[in-house]
Amino acid sequence: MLDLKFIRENPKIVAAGLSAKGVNINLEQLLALDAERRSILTEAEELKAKRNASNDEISRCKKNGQDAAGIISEMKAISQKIAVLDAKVGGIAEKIEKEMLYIPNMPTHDVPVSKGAEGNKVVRSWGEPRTFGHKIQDHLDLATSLGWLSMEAGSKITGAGFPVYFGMGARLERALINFMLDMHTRKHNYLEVWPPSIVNRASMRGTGQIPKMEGDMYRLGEDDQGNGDFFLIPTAEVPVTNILRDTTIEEKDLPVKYTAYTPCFRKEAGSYGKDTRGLSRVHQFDKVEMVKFVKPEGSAQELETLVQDAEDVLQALELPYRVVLLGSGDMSFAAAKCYDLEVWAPATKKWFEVSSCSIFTDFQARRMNIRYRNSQTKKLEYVHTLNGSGLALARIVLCLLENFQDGSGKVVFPKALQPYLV
RNA sequence: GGAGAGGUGGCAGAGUGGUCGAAUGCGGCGGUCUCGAAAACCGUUAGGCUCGCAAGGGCCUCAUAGGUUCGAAUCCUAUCCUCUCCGCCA
Repeated sequence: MLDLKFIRENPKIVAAGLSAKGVNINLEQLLALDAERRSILTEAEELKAKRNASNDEISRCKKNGQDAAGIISEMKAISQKIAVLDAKVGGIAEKIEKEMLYIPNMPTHDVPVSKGAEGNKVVRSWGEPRTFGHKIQDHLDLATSLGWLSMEAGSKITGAGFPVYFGMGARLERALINFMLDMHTRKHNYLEVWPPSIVNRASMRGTGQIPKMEGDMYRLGEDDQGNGDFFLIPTAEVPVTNILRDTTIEEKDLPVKYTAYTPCFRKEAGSYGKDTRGLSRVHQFDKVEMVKFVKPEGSAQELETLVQDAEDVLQALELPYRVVLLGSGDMSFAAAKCYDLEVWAPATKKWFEVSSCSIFTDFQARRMNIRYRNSQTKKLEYVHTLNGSGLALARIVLCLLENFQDGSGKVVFPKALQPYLV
């Protein structure tokens, strides 16, 4: 969420940011509502001040045994007037808040402005895309023939896009999760967290998946009041970031760094036919996520180290990858700046996004009310939040299978992973 | 799922209709004392919104949402959450 005061004072900057993100919001109308709200609010508050003064007077009269009937009847009328004005203000405020939830975060200055993915820039790459002297199979054929994976079994028990892993395929999932968690906790100093995979509406709203992307989420339960209903998490970002919702963090405790493994559930309606073969786009997958809460100053650098933490995993897995800075039009709703890590899959002949590392500046923190006391200003200020995949499993499995096959239908996994596969 | 107790400031904990945004203690911050520290003592210490160039005003908030009343932390209703006990259960 943006600061309404910021929008009021910088409508041009906000309009530019909206257009960079490709979002159409009627700012004039929003600001007109805001002005109307404040004007009625002032009127109501003046009456309330009057009422408070009169209440003191009534109290005094009663104590002295004097008659206060005159003032009381006068106050009755004023209270009614206040109720009318309060209702008006409440109605307008509700409209404003609703609209505010649809305003995306502003991109930072170093993000290329673009309509969509065409503005993305490869900022660096690591490793050489592998060449093979033998014929290679794509991950689906390979894993299926090895008996490690069955898309059919998953579609029978659930539906399309729910893989079932067997034997070494299943073990590989478990190995990757342990390997990544070990690296982030031991080498990168994240605190391991094991959160719920089902969250409530407030949590989804906090990180920004809702209201805009509600259609992409699996929802559980019925509700008519907007509460009490639950969602399957699309990413560990949701439960892990919401751990600190409505809290004030001690400045000395920043940065807070969490890492968590969770399954992830995504409906992604409308994505049919696009990169859907095998493990490239599935409705349930596993992921190890990193989440950071940091002070605003220096937060840009925190994104760089976050990306490095994710790159560290790829390098240990010996997977050639490139780092892509997303253009404004390709970034998610809440992100201010985002890097994707893409790994080359030599059989499918595509770069696969296996990590997305973003900084949300104070956008999520404002939605979630996560603050810290700035020792310089002595004020409570919003923290900055960041998160990144470290990494997303189904696609990493895809990339490992396609990169590490030996031509005889076997797979020789990278050294770093082998202790976990014993 | 059933029964009970309870939700007040960073924490603990008073407060049952009228100077209560809230006693007191702890903690935090500033100071006195000290070579320094501890102790002691003194002072200070919620957040949000809004008006104003500013100085400084005003309004709101005692889980949440309604209600009663001239007036609600205090009374009523609903919801949520926490704890204890019972039941069920991997």
